[in-house]
Amino acid sequence: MTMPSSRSVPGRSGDPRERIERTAYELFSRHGTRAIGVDTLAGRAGVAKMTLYKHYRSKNDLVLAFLRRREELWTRTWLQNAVRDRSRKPAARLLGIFELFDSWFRKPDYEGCAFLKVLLEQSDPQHPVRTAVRGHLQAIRSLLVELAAEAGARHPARLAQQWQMLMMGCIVAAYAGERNAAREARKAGAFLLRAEGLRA
Amino acid sequence: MTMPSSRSVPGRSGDPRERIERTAYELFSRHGTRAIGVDTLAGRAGVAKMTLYKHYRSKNDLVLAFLRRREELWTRTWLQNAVRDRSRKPAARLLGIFELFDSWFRKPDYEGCAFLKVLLEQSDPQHPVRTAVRGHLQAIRSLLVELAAEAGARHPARLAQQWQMLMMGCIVAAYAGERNAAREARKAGAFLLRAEGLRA
DNA sequence: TCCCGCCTATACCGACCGGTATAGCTGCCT
DNA sequence: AGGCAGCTATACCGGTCGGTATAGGCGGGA
Repeated sequence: MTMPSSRSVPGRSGDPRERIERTAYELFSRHGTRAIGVDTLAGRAGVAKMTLYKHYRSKNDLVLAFLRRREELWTRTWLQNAVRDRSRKPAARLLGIFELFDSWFRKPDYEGCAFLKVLLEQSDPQHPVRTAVRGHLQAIRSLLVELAAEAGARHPARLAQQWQMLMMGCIVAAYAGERNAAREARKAGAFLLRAEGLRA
Repeated sequence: MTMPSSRSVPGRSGDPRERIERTAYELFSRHGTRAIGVDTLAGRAGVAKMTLYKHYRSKNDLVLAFLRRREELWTRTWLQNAVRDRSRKPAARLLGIFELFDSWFRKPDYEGCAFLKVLLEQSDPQHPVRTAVRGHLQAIRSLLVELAAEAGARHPARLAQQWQMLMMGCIVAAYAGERNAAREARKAGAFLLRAEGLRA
């Protein structure tokens, strides 16, 4: 009589490594990486500290793994898919980002953007974590460039850069308590589209 | 024979309290508040730790004092004055913000916005530090509303909100290494002005 | 049945965290 | 001359930091 793949751990399911990553995702996303120690992390994951260091050489490696998971869950699964499902017209898809953000910002437990939190935590521009964040922001940019090109923008790269600034700006504004940030960003975005000769 | 007001401390000048605040400004601005401990701070300021706690009840109080100083030096002395000197036409003053940002971002030791750093460090929305940052962002907003109104915007509050999102977005983008962020933000801003029926 | 691989538990390391206690020095005011 | 206020230096507090060492438990495979 063997259970498929679960060690008798109350509540949490999955193998230890998965529990660690899931817990890191929750805690790092909300509080940043500086505020969460490895003891706290292992404790909340219901895992021995040594197990954590069996799977990751250092806390820094775990942070990098966390950022990869964030791209997988937030950028690819959430943002990318939701935007593609929301509309078939590329210009509307760009605007749809802010509609998606609007419901995101209104969640009572809205916790901001983990990429930006981790980015601002690191003062050394050469730090591997900050370098990694730059890469993840670039992945989002690529998605935006693609959408801008599909929409027929005259300067897809430029529109994508401006769009991303607007996205980051309203994410931060929402974190500062401005709950209608996404709606205003959407209006601003609509003007940018018109300037590119597009209409939603 | 009495010196005006200098205790024999090599290099650094000014009374201890001033030295503490100046050092806190430098270190907190660059590294954030979590990354800098009180021992480091007192050491760099050339001041005994006890002197620090004579002037501030806790590190938190010092952080709040730092934020006040940031508003005084960055918002009022730097941003506000530079924008008013740069042009006489309010619409051009709004755009001038991004011209100012452009040279700011290109400084080799560009360290981003302390308000945003400190804001994202705090996960508890009720924390006094996060509340204080909201107030300081509001001060910047007031300046923007004033400029938008002087420029004759149809909706000064809305334009100011969008403008501030653009400002924060390009500050973060520049921190991520996008050195031309201000120029692109300026272009986006120009479109927003046109949408409000204004021209620079 | 025995072993091995994975995990747990616990204790420890030196360093640093924010904050405090104590004692002594220095310079100005009267 | 005396005293007091402001500052310095040092040591200490309990707690947490990232990271390690050690010993033992438990389950699956041969």
